[in-house]
Amino acid sequence: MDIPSGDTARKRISESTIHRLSRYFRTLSLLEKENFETVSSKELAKREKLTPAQVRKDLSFFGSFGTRGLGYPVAELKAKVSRILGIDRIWRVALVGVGNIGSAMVSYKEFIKQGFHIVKLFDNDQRKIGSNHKGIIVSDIKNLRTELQDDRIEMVIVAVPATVAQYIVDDIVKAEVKAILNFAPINLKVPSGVHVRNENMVMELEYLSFAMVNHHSPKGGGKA
Amino acid sequence: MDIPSGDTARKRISESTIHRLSRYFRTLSLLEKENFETVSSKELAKREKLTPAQVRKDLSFFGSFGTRGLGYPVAELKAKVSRILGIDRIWRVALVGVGNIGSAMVSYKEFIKQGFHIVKLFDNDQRKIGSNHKGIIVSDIKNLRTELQDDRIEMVIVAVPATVAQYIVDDIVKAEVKAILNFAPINLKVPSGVHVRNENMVMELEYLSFAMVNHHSPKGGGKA
DNA sequence: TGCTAATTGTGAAGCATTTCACATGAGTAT
DNA sequence: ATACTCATGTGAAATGCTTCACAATTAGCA
Ligand SMILES: NC(=O)c1ccc[n+]([C@@H]2O[C@H](COP(=O)([O-])OP(=O)(O)OC[C@H]3O[C@@H](n4cnc5c(N)ncnc54)[C@H](O)[C@@H]3O)[C@@H](O)[C@H]2O)c1
Ligand SMILES: NC(=O)c1ccc[n+]([C@@H]2O[C@H](COP(=O)([O-])OP(=O)(O)OC[C@H]3O[C@@H](n4cnc5c(N)ncnc54)[C@H](O)[C@@H]3O)[C@@H](O)[C@H]2O)c1
Repeated sequence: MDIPSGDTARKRISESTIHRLSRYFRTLSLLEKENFETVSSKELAKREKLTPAQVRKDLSFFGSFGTRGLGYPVAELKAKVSRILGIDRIWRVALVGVGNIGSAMVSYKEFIKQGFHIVKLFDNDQRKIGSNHKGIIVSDIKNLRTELQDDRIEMVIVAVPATVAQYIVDDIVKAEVKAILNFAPINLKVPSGVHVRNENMVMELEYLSFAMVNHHSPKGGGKA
Repeated sequence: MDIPSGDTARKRISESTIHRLSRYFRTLSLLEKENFETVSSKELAKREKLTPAQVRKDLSFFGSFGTRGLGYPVAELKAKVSRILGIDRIWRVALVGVGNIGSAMVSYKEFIKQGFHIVKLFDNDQRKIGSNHKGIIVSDIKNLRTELQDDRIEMVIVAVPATVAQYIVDDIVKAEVKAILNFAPINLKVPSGVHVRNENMVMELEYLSFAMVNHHSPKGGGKA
């Protein structure tokens, strides 16, 4: 779904296109640092190992940002893409489960850079509650729902054991949060309208395992 | 690519199919614990939010494992799927970069459970080299290439800063390792025959951001 | 001011993946 | 035995995604 320049006639945008937009954004940031004024679909494609047609088609879903004969203005396109992705703003993010992976995320600088600000932490471990992680005091999980609402949290990262993840998520949903990034290796149930993305490292290792055993190179050369 | 029962006539298997196999494997493990003897494509589909036809088609690429009228034998199918994925064995894995995310991975129990054994750690920080993490002594990055080879490492997890990731990967490639799980947010260059999977959490948050801004529900309901 | 070279934007073609629909086979009960 | 039910396995249809190919447009230059 999106707006091809005006405001009506939304198209359905594929998951792959959205992921490629993220990649374009990252590459455009680099190009900007390298002082490129413009970039062609050919150059962008080369850097991302895609076809120029793919790049142009992806962008064309959202409008026409280029100049024929010249290419795309780097800074401007970057701004447009960030607008499309919704990262031309700050997102207030909470994290539940300040364990191994949770602590790593709190220290992750790329999040802040891209406007994802982790502003609340939750845990149920008495030793962790009240402690300070990167300037944030860990809250008691008991207050999850009310604090998510009071602090107008828009996204939650779930990094608790799989056994409790669904309960936590039920509470997150009650707090009217509509976006969840989940690290627990389970299929979460959420009502429609709530977006869930799963980060599953075991699945990626299994993919590598399959590829090795089968001498496999899938179309597109795999996830980039 | 794979063997549909016999040995010749390999088909090209899509990335999505492989990922779904991982999910079937996880669900079959649960079904086994719940003492199911058999499972239908319908039940499997329900648990994974897929269509029964999708489940049957995925499995049919590799052979016919079910019984008409009955369904699939859980334990047997699980064994078959683990065979297909190549996880009916131990994989020797090394990890480079024992920092925030690297340390988290070393403690991650699911890896061992699925046969991915992290047996070597590397870093360039003098304070970390020689220290003990979960029973593994951190090696000096200087010895990366030789130690990877001497220890017959088959997969490497890369968890170093993006600025040095490519150099590290060049060395990993020289050590003839053919599978890399990369956490650095860059496009790694590797020769063909070397498999790379990227784990990029920022991209997943960006996807959520897009979904929120666009009130988006893509086909399939997103990544499960 | 018109010509050339470059590169976009986009229908249409070409592939790939998913879903449909049904013949087929296996178990069960009478 | 026979009939009945259930659920697989699979061609074929439908849908979705990527690539092609070219008209349209712009910058640069003579
Ligand atoms: N460690 C990894 O590298 C890794 C990688 C991928 C996925 N994961 C997944 O991430 C999740 C966390 O893994 P981890 O290794 O960080 O585990 P962990 O045990 O180190 O951390 C879990 C944290 O959650 C807290 N917790 C437990 N129950 C809670 C509850 N009811 N409410 C609030 N907090 C609660 C614990 O106190 C702990 O701080 C697991 O689901 C795991 O499968 C971990
Ligand atoms: N922290 C996160 O949650 C997170 C999430 C996703 C991706 N990442 C990515 O993972 C990578 C590591 O992130 P981090 O947060 O763990 O950083 P970190 O600084 O905590 O860890 C990096 C580790 O790599 C080591 N290192 C640096 N240069 C090295 C070299 N040349 N050879 C060997 N080791 C070297 C450092 O000593 C350190 O131990 C980064 O690329 C980051 O973008 C991090």
